[in-house]
Amino acid sequence: MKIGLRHIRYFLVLAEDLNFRRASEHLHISQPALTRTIQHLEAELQVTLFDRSQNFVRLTDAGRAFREGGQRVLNGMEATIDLTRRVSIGEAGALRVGYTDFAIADALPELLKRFHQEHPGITVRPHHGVTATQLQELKDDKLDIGFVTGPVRQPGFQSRVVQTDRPICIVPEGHRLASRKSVALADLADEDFVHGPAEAWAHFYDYLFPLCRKAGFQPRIVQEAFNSVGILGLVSCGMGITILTESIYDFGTGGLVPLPIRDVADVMVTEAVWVSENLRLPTQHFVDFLEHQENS
Amino acid sequence: MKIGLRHIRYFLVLAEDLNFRRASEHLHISQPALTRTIQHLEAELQVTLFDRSQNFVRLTDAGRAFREGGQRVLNGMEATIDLTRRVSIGEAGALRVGYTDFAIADALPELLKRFHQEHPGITVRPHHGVTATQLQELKDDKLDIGFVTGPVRQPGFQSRVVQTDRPICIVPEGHRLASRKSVALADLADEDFVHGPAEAWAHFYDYLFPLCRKAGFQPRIVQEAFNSVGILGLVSCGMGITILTESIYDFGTGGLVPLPIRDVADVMVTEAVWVSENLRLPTQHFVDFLEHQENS
DNA sequence: AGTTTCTGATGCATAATAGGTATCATGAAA
DNA sequence: TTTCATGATACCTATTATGCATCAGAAACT
Repeated sequence: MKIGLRHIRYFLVLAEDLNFRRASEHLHISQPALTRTIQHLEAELQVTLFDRSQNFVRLTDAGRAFREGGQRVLNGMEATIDLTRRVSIGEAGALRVGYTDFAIADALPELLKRFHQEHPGITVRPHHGVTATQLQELKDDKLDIGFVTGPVRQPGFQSRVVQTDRPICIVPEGHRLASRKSVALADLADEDFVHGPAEAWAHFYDYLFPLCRKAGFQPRIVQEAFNSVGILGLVSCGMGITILTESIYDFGTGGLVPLPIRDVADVMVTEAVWVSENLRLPTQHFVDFLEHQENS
Repeated sequence: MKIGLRHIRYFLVLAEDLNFRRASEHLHISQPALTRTIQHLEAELQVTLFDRSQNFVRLTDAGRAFREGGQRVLNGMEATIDLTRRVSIGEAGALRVGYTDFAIADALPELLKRFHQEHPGITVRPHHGVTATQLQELKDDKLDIGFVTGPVRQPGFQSRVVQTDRPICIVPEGHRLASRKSVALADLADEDFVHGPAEAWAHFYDYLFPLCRKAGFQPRIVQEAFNSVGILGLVSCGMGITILTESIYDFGTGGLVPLPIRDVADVMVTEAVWVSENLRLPTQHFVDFLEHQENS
């Protein structure tokens, strides 16, 4: 014979009532059924849980220990069933969200905050990563939603623009352009540029380089930093200038001058991306959530 | 139908193997039995736990949630059974120990430390209280062992001496007796005394007053403090002198002078006390432990 | 003192549940 | 195509839980 949850349920009611007949009524079973269930439980444990006589029933020390543990087990069981059900209908669960420096600097925090308000049971797990990494992780089912530099037009993905940024030129204090109110892209043709590594920042370059080509030059990149914070650091050291977005610039630590670029109309888009099929429920909820964000 | 531990056990093995046949072999049941148990579990939860096809079986998100919770429930069950068994044989449990200021100041800490080494599963719960309180709590089964000022000779109790203290006289610095090396009891006949309230300290008075009477005086108590720390505080303020034990004096905060009393041979005993019958197992263990302490 | 009325325990028959064997349907590999 | 492995189903059996009737002992009332 094996101890089951039934034994615990019966035991706990009896431990409460300390009376076999009343407990059996609360359990909607007959008194002999309760008596024997408790006997089986005690036999299996090889422990006397109740001191009984015709006049009184009371817990032994071991019975008290079993009551505490049994209560915990039952609570845990109930919580597990509830959680499982809520996960199955998408009320609970985890959502793995990838983000770039550009996304985390602007739209993402507010978006995740609102999502959490609408779906408090879903835990958001943020994963930092550049666009290419995120797209691969989406394919490998390591990620549910990516926030990447767009536009993404690969088959198998769906996406939605969540953020648009105008590029700005960032120069160190004392730079020859630092006193300007704005610059034209062609003004930067002869400058040294600081940027991220080519592979990781490919999607940003896809946006930036065509603009420069139209302006008649190819940026000369003299320094590569690991991320946007590093880029800003190198710029403020006077290693060169860079082109980033306003939101990223806000993370700079000083010693920097932002310059609008007046002849660039194209914006850099950040998109939420997800794989087209077999969405997990939390992902589906997030996609639905994104849809009705268009009003705001 | 109700979910039982059986369902969880089967589920967890299947979640491990992800193969009905192999899992059924590990469980020493037939494959159809496992199939149906999982079906029942899913039906009861109204949740699909496994994606199945002829080629693969894999957990759903809900299945993963259930696996975590189920594992916790099973672990909790096992721990509960184990603890209950250990409580029933006295390997685990709680021991409610009462103590006086005199006991805690000397023998008790070392004694409890050794007891804990011999019975690591038993949790000692200390309760401070004067002798009379402890004896009442022992009767009411609020306490398992009391450490009280003896001798205790009431029926229904058993006791064992664990500590003997010689009384010392404590006077404030600058007192007329402060420069003595020792005093005789009769020297104190005309002093003001500071002591604890009569009801609570009855057992200490039972020891002290007869000694004074033999020396030809009745102590004049001018101040009552709540406990021994308070007594020492009032003495150091110059409110009077007191008679306590050396171990208690060590807790004083300074400004005090201890004086041996040279003509008192009787010691004040502190005893461990317990009720004579129906000892709980941890109590029995402690009593046995006390017995073989006599060597030390 | 006798009777009623509680208590928990037990014997026996029945109902509910779990399990085993044989077999089916389906998809992948040979 | 055949073979093999998978999980699902049908049918019967074994195990376990339950209810009913009843017992035995103690307490409370008459």
